[in-house]
Amino acid sequence: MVKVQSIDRAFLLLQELAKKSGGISDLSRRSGLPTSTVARLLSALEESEVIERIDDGYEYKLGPRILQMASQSNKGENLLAIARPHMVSLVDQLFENTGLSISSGYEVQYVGQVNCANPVQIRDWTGTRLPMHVVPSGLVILAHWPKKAVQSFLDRKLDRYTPNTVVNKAEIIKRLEKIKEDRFCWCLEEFSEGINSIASPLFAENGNVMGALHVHGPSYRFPSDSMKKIVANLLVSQAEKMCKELKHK
Amino acid sequence: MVKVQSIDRAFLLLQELAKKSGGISDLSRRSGLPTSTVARLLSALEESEVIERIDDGYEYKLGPRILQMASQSNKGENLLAIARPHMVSLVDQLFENTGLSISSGYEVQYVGQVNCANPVQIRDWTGTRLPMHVVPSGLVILAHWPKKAVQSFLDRKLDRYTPNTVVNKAEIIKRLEKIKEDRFCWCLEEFSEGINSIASPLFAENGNVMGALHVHGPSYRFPSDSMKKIVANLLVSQAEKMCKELKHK
DNA sequence: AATTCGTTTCCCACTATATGGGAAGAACTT
DNA sequence: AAGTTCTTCCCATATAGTGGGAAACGAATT
Repeated sequence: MVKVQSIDRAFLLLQELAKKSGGISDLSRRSGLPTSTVARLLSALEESEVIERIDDGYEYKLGPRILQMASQSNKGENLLAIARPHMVSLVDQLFENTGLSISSGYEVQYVGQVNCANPVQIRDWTGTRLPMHVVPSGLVILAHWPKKAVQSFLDRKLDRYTPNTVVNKAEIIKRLEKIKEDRFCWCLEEFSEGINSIASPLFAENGNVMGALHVHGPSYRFPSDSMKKIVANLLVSQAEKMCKELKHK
Repeated sequence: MVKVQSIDRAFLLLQELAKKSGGISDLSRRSGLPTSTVARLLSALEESEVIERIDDGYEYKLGPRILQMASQSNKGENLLAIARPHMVSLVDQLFENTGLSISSGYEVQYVGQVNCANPVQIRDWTGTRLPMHVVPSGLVILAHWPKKAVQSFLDRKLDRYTPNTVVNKAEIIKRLEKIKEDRFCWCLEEFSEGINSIASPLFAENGNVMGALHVHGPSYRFPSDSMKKIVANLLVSQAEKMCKELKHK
């Protein structure tokens, strides 16, 4: 795989800017690149209208071009935009954080989250990527992949994240079958101790899984025994609603 | 302003990909760049996880990284996501297309649109940029700028788009005062003959205007005399609602 | 199976192009 | 007004990007 230095660096800077806006020397420190190089790259990015200055000053931030590209990236419709009301509704009903992830290679990428009011809550995972077998979002995606694809997923080293992580291949395959029927998957402290979560798949127009909606909370309170079934039902039906919306848009 | 060739070209390709996914030679034709160059650039972009292959094949599309950056571009909250339900609600009430734009320099950039069911409708402007004085979205933004900024905006050549376009500076200043009071602005065929539209401003947490919500339709039916006031009221109150949501998020 | 067409991928010599140190100039701070 | 911390500019250097062309690959056709 080929690299192009300036492009690599450009996106390194964009990534930094996504975290937090800043000036040239600030970004130079954060990224470890020489100031003059940062100055040139930022200037080029500004030229392309990907970033812009805050109040015409010396600080840069991501520009509208990013939003525009994002809004066109899924057949002109923005996944995040469609997802958000559904996520808000889930948070209102379940009082735990809700997230959105999409599949990317053999990993899930978290692209959005809506938080609950409770001061004790799971941190925002937006931007992180995780292997599919350690999170329910990943497992529900896998469950709807063709057998061959699943096979090649499993033909690699599967990392263990906690004592609960399932890394046994036969076990995973069996689990996936159940998930495909259920349309949801619980993971109890399989990715990180103290976190439980549940996910339900999202399908694109063509019928392929594209991502997942999930709800997660601290394991001491989520899910309470009495709520387990209710949570699953709510999540699944919300995800289904969202898919319908995705279809005729 | 400095340019960096590879970055320029990278975003040229991304822009093409945003329009439509495609393979190397396809993009080479569309962009006018040599195939080997396109291959290298795409490979670098893939490496940076900005684009990815469709079904592991030879076609590329924008990847999740774009979405992720977009979702973090406005203080971790996605403008499009918050806006969408409000836009949908307006469409449901007014039966005309609704759009979202943000300010960028001396121009407005259209970043989102929700369409009505009516077969006769305004085309999707998403992605285009227009000078502020020819569209109501731009005018409502200008109206909330500091005087000095407005002055330097006006100290440039103002293009006329239709016979109705207002390019007289004194006239514009007077108009802006009215708009600031009203919180909305109608433009009747000032940008394009056959299109009427109305916009209301959106404010960021710090109180600055960041963009606008607008509704537009074919001039033969929109706005009907009886609806003019109602439309304005609905739009303004929806925009205000959305601003509140933007604030405590 | 064999041929063709349209891909992508690889290679490599070339020099255009990005690089980064340092100086000069602008902005804030004290 | 002097000091500090920025951004911007310049320029010699060689690295890193470039693009032509060949090879490899895949799909489609006969």
